[in-house]
Amino acid sequence: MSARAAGNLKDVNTEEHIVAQAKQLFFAVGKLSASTQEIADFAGVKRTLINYYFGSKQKLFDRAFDEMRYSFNASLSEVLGSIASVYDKVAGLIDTFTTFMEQYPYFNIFLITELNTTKKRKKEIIQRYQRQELENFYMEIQQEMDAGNIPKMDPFNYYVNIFSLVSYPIIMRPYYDRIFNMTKKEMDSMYQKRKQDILRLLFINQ
Amino acid sequence: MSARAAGNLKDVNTEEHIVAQAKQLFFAVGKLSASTQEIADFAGVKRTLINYYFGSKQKLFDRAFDEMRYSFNASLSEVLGSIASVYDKVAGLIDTFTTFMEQYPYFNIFLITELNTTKKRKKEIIQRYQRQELENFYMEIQQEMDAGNIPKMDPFNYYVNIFSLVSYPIIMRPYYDRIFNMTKKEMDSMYQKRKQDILRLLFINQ
DNA sequence: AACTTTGTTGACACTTTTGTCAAAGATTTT
DNA sequence: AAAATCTTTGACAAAAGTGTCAACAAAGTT
Repeated sequence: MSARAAGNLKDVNTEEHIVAQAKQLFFAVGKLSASTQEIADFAGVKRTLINYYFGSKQKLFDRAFDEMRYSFNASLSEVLGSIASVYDKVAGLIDTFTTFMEQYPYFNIFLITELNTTKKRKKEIIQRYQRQELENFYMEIQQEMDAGNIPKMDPFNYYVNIFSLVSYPIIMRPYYDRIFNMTKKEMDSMYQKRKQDILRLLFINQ
Repeated sequence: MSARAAGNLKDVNTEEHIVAQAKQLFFAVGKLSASTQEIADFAGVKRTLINYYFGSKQKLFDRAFDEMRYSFNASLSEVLGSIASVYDKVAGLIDTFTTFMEQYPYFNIFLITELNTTKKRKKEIIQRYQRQELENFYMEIQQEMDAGNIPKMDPFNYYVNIFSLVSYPIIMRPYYDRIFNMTKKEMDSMYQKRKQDILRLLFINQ
Protein backbone atom coordinates (compact mmCIF):
# COMPACT_ATOMS: atom_id res chain seq x y z
CA MET A 1 0.00 0.00 0.00
CA SER A 2 2.80 2.33 0.87
CA ALA A 3 4.60 1.15 -2.23
CA ARG A 4 5.03 3.64 -4.99
CA ALA A 5 2.71 3.14 -7.88
CA ALA A 6 4.75 1.81 -10.77
CA GLY A 7 5.60 4.42 -13.33
CA ASN A 8 4.61 7.17 -10.96
CA LEU A 9 7.42 9.42 -11.93
CA LYS A 10 8.77 12.64 -10.60
CA ASP A 11 5.97 13.41 -8.23
CA VAL A 12 8.49 12.20 -5.71
CA ASN A 13 12.23 12.16 -5.80
CA THR A 14 13.06 8.50 -6.29
CA GLU A 15 16.51 8.79 -4.80
CA GLU A 16 15.31 10.38 -1.59
CA HIS A 17 12.39 8.01 -1.47
CA ILE A 18 14.67 4.99 -1.58
CA VAL A 19 16.89 6.33 1.17
CA ALA A 20 13.90 7.13 3.34
CA GLN A 21 12.42 3.68 2.92
CA ALA A 22 15.79 2.04 3.45
CA LYS A 23 16.12 3.88 6.75
CA GLN A 24 12.76 2.53 7.77
CA LEU A 25 13.59 -1.00 6.76
CA PHE A 26 17.02 -1.00 8.35
CA PHE A 27 16.51 0.95 11.51
CA ALA A 28 12.79 0.78 12.27
CA VAL A 29 11.78 -2.64 11.00
CA GLY A 30 15.14 -4.07 11.92
CA LYS A 31 16.14 -5.75 8.68
CA LEU A 32 19.73 -4.64 8.96
CA SER A 33 20.89 -7.18 6.43
CA ALA A 34 18.06 -6.88 3.96
CA SER A 35 18.96 -7.83 0.42
CA THR A 36 18.78 -5.26 -2.33
CA GLN A 37 15.69 -7.04 -3.56
CA GLU A 38 14.00 -6.69 -0.19
CA ILE A 39 14.92 -3.03 -0.01
CA ALA A 40 13.60 -2.43 -3.51
CA ASP A 41 10.35 -4.26 -2.79
CA PHE A 42 9.91 -2.34 0.42
CA ALA A 43 10.41 0.93 -1.40
CA GLY A 44 8.26 -0.18 -4.31
CA VAL A 45 10.94 0.25 -6.93
CA LYS A 46 12.98 -1.99 -9.17
CA ARG A 47 16.12 -3.37 -7.69
CA THR A 48 18.42 -1.95 -10.32
CA LEU A 49 17.52 1.57 -9.32
CA ILE A 50 19.55 1.06 -6.20
CA ASN A 51 22.61 0.58 -8.32
CA TYR A 52 21.65 3.41 -10.57
CA TYR A 53 21.34 5.92 -7.78
CA PHE A 54 23.82 4.66 -5.24
CA GLY A 55 26.21 2.41 -7.09
CA SER A 56 26.07 -0.36 -4.57
CA LYS A 57 24.08 -1.60 -1.64
CA GLN A 58 26.85 -0.57 0.71
CA LYS A 59 26.73 3.00 -0.49
CA LEU A 60 22.99 3.13 0.03
CA PHE A 61 23.48 1.80 3.50
CA ASP A 62 26.17 4.38 4.22
CA ARG A 63 23.91 7.12 3.02
CA ALA A 64 21.02 5.94 5.17
CA PHE A 65 23.28 5.55 8.15
CA ASP A 66 24.83 8.98 7.73
CA GLU A 67 21.44 10.61 7.63
CA MET A 68 20.41 8.80 10.79
CA ARG A 69 23.55 9.76 12.57
CA TYR A 70 23.22 13.34 11.55
CA SER A 71 19.65 13.71 12.73
CA PHE A 72 20.41 11.90 15.96
CA ASN A 73 23.36 14.12 16.78
CA ALA A 74 21.34 17.16 15.90
CA SER A 75 18.61 16.25 18.34
CA LEU A 76 21.15 15.57 21.06
CA SER A 77 22.83 18.90 20.46
CA GLU A 78 19.54 20.66 20.66
CA VAL A 79 19.18 19.50 24.26
CA LEU A 80 22.78 19.70 25.37
CA GLY A 81 23.34 23.08 23.75
CA SER A 82 20.29 24.68 25.28
CA ILE A 83 20.30 27.00 28.26
CA ALA A 84 17.95 24.81 30.29
CA SER A 85 18.66 23.67 33.84
CA VAL A 86 20.52 20.44 34.40
CA TYR A 87 17.33 18.79 35.49
CA ASP A 88 15.58 19.89 32.34
CA LYS A 89 18.50 18.79 30.24
CA VAL A 90 18.41 15.34 31.75
CA ALA A 91 14.66 15.19 31.28
CA GLY A 92 15.15 16.46 27.74
CA LEU A 93 17.73 13.80 26.97
CA ILE A 94 15.44 11.11 28.30
CA ASP A 95 12.59 12.44 26.24
CA THR A 96 14.48 12.93 23.02
CA PHE A 97 16.27 9.66 23.25
CA THR A 98 13.14 7.73 24.08
CA THR A 99 11.39 9.14 21.06
CA PHE A 100 14.29 8.35 18.83
CA MET A 101 14.72 4.85 20.17
CA GLU A 102 11.06 4.06 19.82
CA GLN A 103 11.14 5.17 16.23
CA TYR A 104 14.42 3.58 15.27
CA PRO A 105 15.22 0.88 17.80
CA TYR A 106 17.71 -0.80 15.51
CA PHE A 107 19.91 2.16 14.89
CA ASN A 108 21.84 1.53 18.06
CA ILE A 109 22.11 -2.12 17.30
CA PHE A 110 23.71 -1.41 14.02
CA LEU A 111 26.32 0.73 15.68
CA ILE A 112 27.41 -2.33 17.54
CA THR A 113 27.14 -5.29 15.23
CA GLU A 114 28.04 -4.02 11.84
CA LEU A 115 30.54 -1.51 13.09
CA ASN A 116 32.49 -4.02 15.09
CA THR A 117 32.51 -6.84 12.63
CA THR A 118 33.09 -4.78 9.52
CA LYS A 119 36.75 -4.08 9.97
CA LYS A 120 36.96 -1.29 7.42
CA ARG A 121 35.68 2.23 7.69
CA LYS A 122 36.15 2.45 11.40
CA LYS A 123 37.89 5.77 11.48
CA GLU A 124 35.92 7.68 8.91
CA ILE A 125 32.46 6.72 9.97
CA ILE A 126 32.53 8.31 13.35
CA GLN A 127 33.51 11.81 14.08
CA ARG A 128 34.01 12.85 17.61
CA TYR A 129 30.98 14.72 18.61
CA GLN A 130 29.65 17.43 20.77
CA ARG A 131 32.91 17.78 22.61
CA GLN A 132 32.30 21.23 23.99
CA GLU A 133 28.66 20.68 24.84
CA LEU A 134 29.53 17.47 26.58
CA GLU A 135 32.34 18.93 28.67
CA ASN A 136 30.00 21.65 29.73
CA PHE A 137 27.29 19.16 30.64
CA TYR A 138 29.76 17.13 32.71
CA MET A 139 30.59 20.26 34.62
CA GLU A 140 26.97 21.03 35.33
CA ILE A 141 26.39 17.45 36.41
CA GLN A 142 29.33 17.68 38.77
CA GLN A 143 27.87 20.79 40.34
CA GLU A 144 24.57 19.06 40.96
CA MET A 145 26.41 16.18 42.53
CA ASP A 146 28.28 18.51 44.79
CA ALA A 147 24.97 20.07 45.73
CA GLY A 148 23.67 16.62 46.59
CA ASN A 149 20.96 16.51 43.97
CA ILE A 150 22.47 13.69 41.98
CA PRO A 151 24.04 10.47 43.19
CA LYS A 152 27.79 10.94 43.16
CA MET A 153 29.66 9.19 40.40
CA ASP A 154 31.81 10.01 37.44
CA PRO A 155 29.84 12.35 35.19
CA PHE A 156 30.67 10.20 32.21
CA ASN A 157 29.06 7.23 33.90
CA TYR A 158 26.10 9.35 34.77
CA TYR A 159 25.75 10.39 31.16
CA VAL A 160 26.03 6.80 30.00
CA ASN A 161 23.41 5.78 32.54
CA ILE A 162 20.85 8.05 30.98
CA PHE A 163 21.18 6.31 27.68
CA SER A 164 21.37 2.88 29.21
CA LEU A 165 18.18 3.30 31.15
CA VAL A 166 16.29 4.59 28.16
CA SER A 167 17.69 2.53 25.37
CA TYR A 168 18.10 -0.97 26.64
CA PRO A 169 14.52 -1.67 27.68
CA ILE A 170 13.21 -0.35 24.38
CA ILE A 171 15.60 -2.52 22.45
CA MET A 172 14.64 -5.53 24.53
CA ARG A 173 10.95 -4.86 24.56
CA PRO A 174 9.92 -7.49 21.99
CA TYR A 175 11.92 -10.02 23.91
CA TYR A 176 10.56 -8.96 27.26
CA ASP A 177 7.04 -9.16 25.89
CA ARG A 178 7.58 -12.88 25.61
CA ILE A 179 9.60 -13.90 28.59
CA PHE A 180 7.84 -11.90 31.23
CA ASN A 181 4.54 -13.03 32.51
CA MET A 182 2.50 -9.93 31.75
CA THR A 183 -0.34 -8.84 29.57
CA LYS A 184 0.33 -6.27 26.89
CA LYS A 185 -1.60 -3.78 28.97
CA GLU A 186 0.49 -4.33 32.04
CA MET A 187 3.66 -4.10 30.00
CA ASP A 188 2.51 -0.88 28.37
CA SER A 189 1.80 0.77 31.68
CA MET A 190 5.17 -0.39 32.95
CA TYR A 191 6.93 1.19 30.05
CA GLN A 192 4.96 4.36 30.34
CA LYS A 193 6.05 4.78 33.93
CA ARG A 194 9.66 4.39 32.96
CA LYS A 195 10.39 7.97 31.97
CA GLN A 196 9.43 9.25 35.39
CA ASP A 197 11.02 6.34 37.18
CA ILE A 198 14.28 6.98 35.41
CA LEU A 199 14.20 10.65 36.11
CA ARG A 200 13.48 10.00 39.76
CA LEU A 201 16.34 7.55 39.91
CA LEU A 202 18.75 10.03 38.38
CA PHE A 203 17.72 12.97 40.50
CA ILE A 204 17.61 12.45 44.22
CA ASN A 205 15.41 15.26 45.41
CA GLN A 206 12.64 15.77 42.96
CA MET B 1 46.87 -21.38 16.25
CA SER B 2 43.77 -22.32 18.15
CA ALA B 3 42.66 -24.27 15.11
CA ARG B 4 42.49 -28.01 15.49
CA ALA B 5 45.29 -29.85 13.77
CA ALA B 6 43.80 -31.55 10.75
CA GLY B 7 43.11 -35.20 11.26
CA ASN B 8 43.56 -34.84 14.95
CA LEU B 9 40.85 -37.25 15.89
CA LYS B 10 39.07 -38.10 19.05
CA ASP B 11 41.37 -36.31 21.41
CA VAL B 12 38.55 -33.85 21.33
CA ASN B 13 34.90 -34.30 20.56
CA THR B 14 34.51 -32.64 17.19
CA GLU B 15 30.83 -31.99 17.63
CA GLU B 16 31.24 -30.22 20.96
CA HIS B 17 34.28 -28.43 19.65
CA ILE B 18 32.33 -26.96 16.75
CA VAL B 19 29.50 -25.81 18.99
CA ALA B 20 31.94 -24.23 21.40
CA GLN B 21 33.75 -22.37 18.67
CA ALA B 22 30.50 -21.33 17.06
CA LYS B 23 29.38 -19.83 20.35
CA GLN B 24 32.57 -17.85 20.47
CA LEU B 25 32.25 -16.65 16.91
CA PHE B 26 28.59 -15.75 17.19
CA PHE B 27 28.32 -14.33 20.66
CA ALA B 28 31.82 -13.24 21.64
CA VAL B 29 33.35 -12.11 18.36
CA GLY B 30 30.00 -10.88 17.14
CA LYS B 31 29.81 -12.58 13.76
CA LEU B 32 26.14 -13.40 14.15
CA SER B 33 25.73 -14.01 10.45
CA ALA B 34 28.94 -15.87 9.80
CA SER B 35 28.85 -18.21 6.83
CA THR B 36 29.31 -21.92 7.35
CA GLN B 37 32.74 -21.52 5.80
CA GLU B 38 33.70 -18.88 8.33
CA ILE B 39 32.44 -20.99 11.18
CA ALA B 40 34.35 -24.00 9.90
CA ASP B 41 37.54 -22.01 9.45
CA PHE B 42 37.19 -20.52 12.89
CA ALA B 43 36.78 -23.97 14.39
CA GLY B 44 39.56 -25.39 12.23
CA VAL B 45 37.40 -28.04 10.59
CA LYS B 46 36.03 -28.72 7.14
CA ARG B 47 32.78 -27.06 6.31
CA THR B 48 30.93 -30.27 5.53
CA LEU B 49 31.34 -31.43 9.10
CA ILE B 50 28.80 -28.84 10.08
CA ASN B 51 26.24 -30.60 7.95
CA TYR B 52 27.39 -33.98 9.12
CA TYR B 53 26.94 -33.18 12.78
CA PHE B 54 24.13 -30.68 12.75
CA GLY B 55 22.32 -31.08 9.47
CA SER B 56 22.21 -27.41 8.70
CA LYS B 57 23.68 -24.12 9.73
CA GLN B 58 20.44 -23.15 11.39
CA LYS B 59 20.50 -26.20 13.59
CA LEU B 60 24.03 -25.48 14.67
CA PHE B 61 22.99 -21.97 15.50
CA ASP B 62 20.00 -23.20 17.48
CA ARG B 63 22.20 -25.55 19.41
CA ALA B 64 24.72 -22.81 20.21
CA PHE B 65 21.96 -20.47 21.20
CA ASP B 66 20.24 -22.98 23.42
CA GLU B 67 23.44 -23.67 25.30
CA MET B 68 23.97 -19.97 25.82
CA ARG B 69 20.47 -19.45 27.05
CA TYR B 70 20.69 -22.35 29.40
CA SER B 71 23.92 -21.24 31.03
CA PHE B 72 22.71 -17.69 31.26
CA ASN B 73 19.47 -18.63 32.96
CA ALA B 74 21.34 -20.94 35.27
CA SER B 75 23.64 -18.18 36.44
CA LEU B 76 20.69 -15.87 36.99
CA SER B 77 18.88 -18.48 38.99
CA GLU B 78 21.90 -19.04 41.11
CA VAL B 79 21.68 -15.44 42.31
CA LEU B 80 17.92 -15.02 42.47
CA GLY B 81 17.40 -18.37 44.13
CA SER B 82 19.96 -17.81 46.85
CA ILE B 83 19.16 -16.77 50.39
CA ALA B 84 21.30 -13.66 50.24
CA SER B 85 20.06 -10.21 51.24
CA VAL B 86 18.44 -8.02 48.64
CA TYR B 87 21.51 -5.87 48.52
CA ASP B 88 23.70 -8.87 47.91
CA LYS B 89 21.32 -10.17 45.30
CA VAL B 90 21.43 -6.91 43.42
CA ALA B 91 25.20 -6.84 43.71
CA GLY B 92 25.27 -10.46 42.60
CA LEU B 93 23.12 -9.75 39.57
CA ILE B 94 25.35 -6.87 38.60
CA ASP B 95 28.41 -9.03 39.00
CA THR B 96 27.09 -12.07 37.21
CA PHE B 97 25.58 -10.13 34.40
CA THR B 98 28.67 -8.01 33.90
CA THR B 99 30.82 -11.09 33.61
CA PHE B 100 28.45 -12.68 31.17
CA MET B 101 28.10 -9.58 29.07
CA GLU B 102 31.81 -9.02 28.90
CA GLN B 103 32.31 -12.55 27.72
CA TYR B 104 29.41 -12.70 25.28
CA PRO B 105 28.38 -9.16 24.43
CA TYR B 106 26.51 -10.22 21.32
CA PHE B 107 24.21 -12.70 22.94
CA ASN B 108 21.77 -10.00 23.89
CA ILE B 109 21.99 -8.45 20.50
CA PHE B 110 20.96 -11.65 18.88
CA LEU B 111 17.92 -11.85 21.09
CA ILE B 112 16.76 -8.65 19.52
CA THR B 113 17.73 -8.68 15.88
CA GLU B 114 17.35 -12.24 14.76
CA LEU B 115 14.45 -12.97 17.03
CA ASN B 116 12.40 -10.06 15.82
CA THR B 117 13.10 -10.33 12.17
CA THR B 118 12.98 -14.09 11.90
CA LYS B 119 9.26 -14.59 12.02
CA LYS B 120 9.35 -18.28 12.78
CA ARG B 121 10.23 -20.00 16.01
CA LYS B 122 9.07 -17.19 18.20
CA LYS B 123 7.11 -19.24 20.62
CA GLU B 124 9.29 -22.25 21.02
CA ILE B 125 12.60 -20.54 21.45
CA ILE B 126 11.74 -18.78 24.64
CA GLN B 127 10.32 -20.32 27.69
CA ARG B 128 9.04 -18.21 30.47
CA TYR B 129 11.66 -18.22 33.09
CA GLN B 130 12.27 -17.99 36.75
CA ARG B 131 8.73 -17.04 37.49
CA GLN B 132 8.76 -17.92 41.15
CA GLU B 133 12.20 -16.56 41.87
CA LEU B 134 11.32 -13.36 40.14
CA GLU B 135 8.05 -12.83 41.99
CA ASN B 136 9.90 -13.36 45.21
CA PHE B 137 12.59 -10.91 44.22
CA TYR B 138 9.99 -8.28 43.33
CA MET B 139 8.54 -8.68 46.79
CA GLU B 140 11.89 -8.24 48.46
CA ILE B 141 12.58 -5.19 46.32
CA GLN B 142 9.27 -3.71 47.33
CA GLN B 143 10.12 -4.17 50.99
CA GLU B 144 13.39 -2.33 50.55
CA MET B 145 11.57 0.47 48.79
CA ASP B 146 9.12 0.72 51.63
CA ALA B 147 12.05 0.87 54.01
CA GLY B 148 13.47 3.72 51.97
CA ASN B 149 16.62 1.94 50.89
CA ILE B 150 15.74 1.89 47.20
CA PRO B 151 14.28 4.62 45.05
CA LYS B 152 10.58 3.97 44.73
CA MET B 153 9.40 2.62 41.41
CA ASP B 154 7.76 -0.44 39.99
CA PRO B 155 9.88 -3.47 40.93
CA PHE B 156 9.81 -4.63 37.35
CA ASN B 157 11.34 -1.37 36.23
CA TYR B 158 13.89 -1.65 38.96
CA TYR B 159 14.79 -5.12 37.78
CA VAL B 160 15.05 -3.94 34.20
CA ASN B 161 17.24 -1.06 35.31
CA ILE B 162 19.83 -3.42 36.70
CA PHE B 163 20.27 -5.06 33.35
CA SER B 164 20.11 -1.81 31.45
CA LEU B 165 22.84 -0.21 33.49
CA VAL B 166 25.12 -3.20 33.14
CA SER B 167 24.45 -4.33 29.65
CA TYR B 168 24.13 -1.29 27.48
CA PRO B 169 27.51 0.29 28.18
CA ILE B 170 29.26 -3.00 27.58
CA ILE B 171 27.49 -3.47 24.30
CA MET B 172 28.33 0.06 23.27
CA ARG B 173 31.88 0.03 24.50
CA PRO B 174 33.57 -0.38 21.11
CA TYR B 175 31.52 2.48 19.83
CA TYR B 176 32.16 4.65 22.85
CA ASP B 177 35.86 3.99 22.54
CA ARG B 178 35.76 5.93 19.33
CA ILE B 179 33.32 8.72 19.82
CA PHE B 180 34.38 9.82 23.27
CA ASN B 181 37.49 11.81 23.68
CA MET B 182 39.33 9.54 26.10
CA THR B 183 42.40 7.39 26.23
CA LYS B 184 41.99 3.68 26.63
CA LYS B 185 43.30 4.03 30.16
CA GLU B 186 40.71 6.63 31.09
CA MET B 187 37.97 4.57 29.54
CA ASP B 188 39.09 1.46 31.38
CA SER B 189 39.03 3.19 34.73
CA MET B 190 35.61 4.60 33.92
CA TYR B 191 34.27 1.18 33.21
CA GLN B 192 35.85 -0.29 36.28
CA LYS B 193 34.09 2.25 38.45
CA ARG B 194 30.77 1.39 36.94
CA LYS B 195 29.91 -1.60 39.09
CA GLN B 196 30.11 0.45 42.25
CA ASP B 197 28.50 3.47 40.67
CA ILE B 198 25.57 1.38 39.56
CA LEU B 199 25.18 -0.22 42.93
CA ARG B 200 25.27 3.14 44.63
CA LEU B 201 22.68 4.44 42.23
CA LEU B 202 20.37 1.53 42.90
CA PHE B 203 20.74 1.57 46.66
CA ILE B 204 20.23 4.87 48.36
CA ASN B 205 21.91 4.41 51.69
CA GLN B 206 25.04 2.41 51.21
C1' DA C 1 41.85 -59.86 10.24
C1' DA C 2 37.32 -59.15 8.13
C1' DC C 3 33.25 -56.43 8.97
C1' DT C 4 30.64 -52.61 10.61
C1' DT C 5 30.14 -48.21 12.15
C1' DT C 6 31.62 -43.65 12.59
C1' DG C 7 34.12 -39.68 10.93
C1' DT C 8 36.15 -36.84 7.17
C1' DT C 9 36.86 -35.07 2.59
C1' DG C 10 36.40 -32.96 -2.16
C1' DA C 11 33.38 -32.40 -5.96
C1' DC C 12 29.03 -31.07 -7.50
C1' DA C 13 24.46 -28.91 -7.89
C1' DC C 14 21.36 -25.49 -6.44
C1' DT C 15 19.93 -21.09 -4.69
C1' DT C 16 20.52 -16.39 -3.46
C1' DT C 17 22.50 -12.13 -4.15
C1' DT C 18 24.90 -8.51 -6.31
C1' DG C 19 26.23 -5.67 -10.08
C1' DT C 20 26.43 -4.50 -15.25
C1' DC C 21 24.59 -3.36 -19.59
C1' DA C 22 21.98 -2.30 -23.50
C1' DA C 23 17.54 -0.97 -24.74
C1' DA C 24 13.31 1.44 -23.90
C1' DG C 25 10.71 5.27 -21.86
C1' DA C 26 10.39 10.10 -20.02
C1' DT C 27 11.79 14.66 -19.46
C1' DT C 28 14.29 18.68 -20.58
C1' DT C 29 16.81 21.56 -23.71
C1' DT C 30 17.66 23.49 -28.00
C1' DA D 1 9.89 18.39 -32.81
C1' DA D 2 14.60 16.85 -32.71
C1' DA D 3 18.38 16.14 -29.79
C1' DA D 4 20.30 15.39 -25.56
C1' DT D 5 19.89 13.93 -21.01
C1' DC D 6 17.98 11.50 -17.30
C1' DT D 7 15.32 7.54 -15.58
C1' DT D 8 13.60 2.86 -15.64
C1' DT D 9 13.56 -1.91 -17.00
C1' DG D 10 14.67 -6.91 -18.00
C1' DA D 11 18.27 -9.99 -19.18
C1' DC D 12 22.61 -11.58 -18.13
C1' DA D 13 27.03 -12.74 -15.70
C1' DA D 14 29.63 -13.48 -11.70
C1' DA D 15 30.15 -14.46 -6.93
C1' DA D 16 29.01 -16.36 -2.53
C1' DG D 17 26.68 -19.58 0.36
C1' DT D 18 24.31 -23.90 1.48
C1' DG D 19 23.49 -28.73 1.35
C1' DT D 20 24.17 -33.54 -0.75
C1' DC D 21 26.74 -37.40 -2.07
C1' DA D 22 30.01 -40.87 -3.07
C1' DA D 23 34.49 -42.13 -1.82
C1' DC D 24 37.99 -42.53 1.44
C1' DA D 25 39.89 -43.03 6.37
C1' DA D 26 39.73 -44.32 11.09
C1' DA D 27 37.88 -46.72 15.05
C1' DG D 28 35.32 -50.20 17.06
C1' DT D 29 33.27 -55.00 16.91
C1' DT D 30 33.00 -59.77 16.01
